[in-house]
Amino acid sequence: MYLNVLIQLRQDGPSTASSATVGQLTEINPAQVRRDLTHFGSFGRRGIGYDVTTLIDKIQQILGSDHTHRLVLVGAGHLGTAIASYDGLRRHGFIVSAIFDADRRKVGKRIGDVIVQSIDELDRTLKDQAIRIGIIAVPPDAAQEVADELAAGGVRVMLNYTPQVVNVPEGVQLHNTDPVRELLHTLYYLSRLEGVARV
Amino acid sequence: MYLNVLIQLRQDGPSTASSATVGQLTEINPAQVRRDLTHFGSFGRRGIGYDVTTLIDKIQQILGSDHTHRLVLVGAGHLGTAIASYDGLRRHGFIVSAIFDADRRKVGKRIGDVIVQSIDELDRTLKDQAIRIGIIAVPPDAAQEVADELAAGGVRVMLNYTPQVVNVPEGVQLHNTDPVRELLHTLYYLSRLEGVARV
DNA sequence: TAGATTGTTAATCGATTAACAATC
DNA sequence: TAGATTGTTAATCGATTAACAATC
Repeated sequence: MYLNVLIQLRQDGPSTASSATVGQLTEINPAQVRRDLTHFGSFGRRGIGYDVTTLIDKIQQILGSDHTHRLVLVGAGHLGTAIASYDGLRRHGFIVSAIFDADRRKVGKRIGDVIVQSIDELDRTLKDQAIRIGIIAVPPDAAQEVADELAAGGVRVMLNYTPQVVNVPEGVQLHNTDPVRELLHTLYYLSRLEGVARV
Repeated sequence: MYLNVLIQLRQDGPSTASSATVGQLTEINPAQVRRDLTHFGSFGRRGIGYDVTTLIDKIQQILGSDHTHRLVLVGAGHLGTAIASYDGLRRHGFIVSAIFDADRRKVGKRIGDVIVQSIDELDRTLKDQAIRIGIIAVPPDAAQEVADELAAGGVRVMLNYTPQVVNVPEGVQLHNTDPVRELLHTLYYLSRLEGVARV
């Protein structure tokens, strides 16, 4: 969130930002902003605030997005295509190294600079290249199988874009991003809004 | 999360689940599971556990996904197409009522049961139909403009799929789901993992 | 009756925030 | 010097969890 806001500020704002400014844009308490940042170091100047560019650099260092990271994408459907062609990935140093799909008709298709490969080649690719990040954008049924193959191939961090509950071995980080979960969350707020309106 | 896990349990598990079972699958402390549920009512039976089907019903009532909800989708690119054709939406009672895009070439295209309309018709559509949920899947530059139009048209809950920081009027719920944010989050864990490995 | 498991209390733990000295 | 704003302490607040009586 901070990175997003700061990149925005760099474009059109002054070169310096206070915790109050950042707090307003992120809807986070200014004291919280300062505390979050000081957890990693002392980046501001008393009486002045934070230099936007410097702070962006620092946060990128902390996150590790100051250098590039290759990843594999499994699933070349609509979602996979959206992820692969998403410009923001490259802007933050992510390189889609290879794309795999089980569907023969999708193999050979070009997405951005990458040609979709058969899922059968996933194993070998992971052995040849040391890739640590994998994105799962396959039908829910196949999610666990893909996760197993990725883990076996040395992938340490997975982003699961299916609603399927996936089990991974210890030492592997799994992050779930289910679009429906987000919508259901949304819906809960909507119910409450309308509930309030009805009363 | 609970809903996901319970739907999974309904498929292949026994008809009853304890807070320990749910806790294991969600990696949430059993006491937390019980506390979360009792916040909305008393759904379990001492000595027995929770009836899976009943609990699913209750959670769907709480979330509001026990009846259908129409939504509009703005943006018919890869991401929009992925969202619109995602089966899970319908399964949870979401109906993609209309899809809009600014790109003339996409207007008239069919995604699922819906024909993509020109963004110029968004205003009228929102006036004609009382739609409360909007999904923003457009290029970042256009996000704010779309949000403004949605808000003006009576949309109360928005899901923003762009990395753009979007401002909405009071009373409108905005949820951000930036895929890059998720990846950067992931990256932080990866840096830490590798940092530990290096030491 | 014995074992299992909930709902809930009480204790713990951690996160948030107000406040302020330090300092630009 | 006066105003602004950080970094950090101390106080507050809320979330998590252990423990257990209630009860199936």
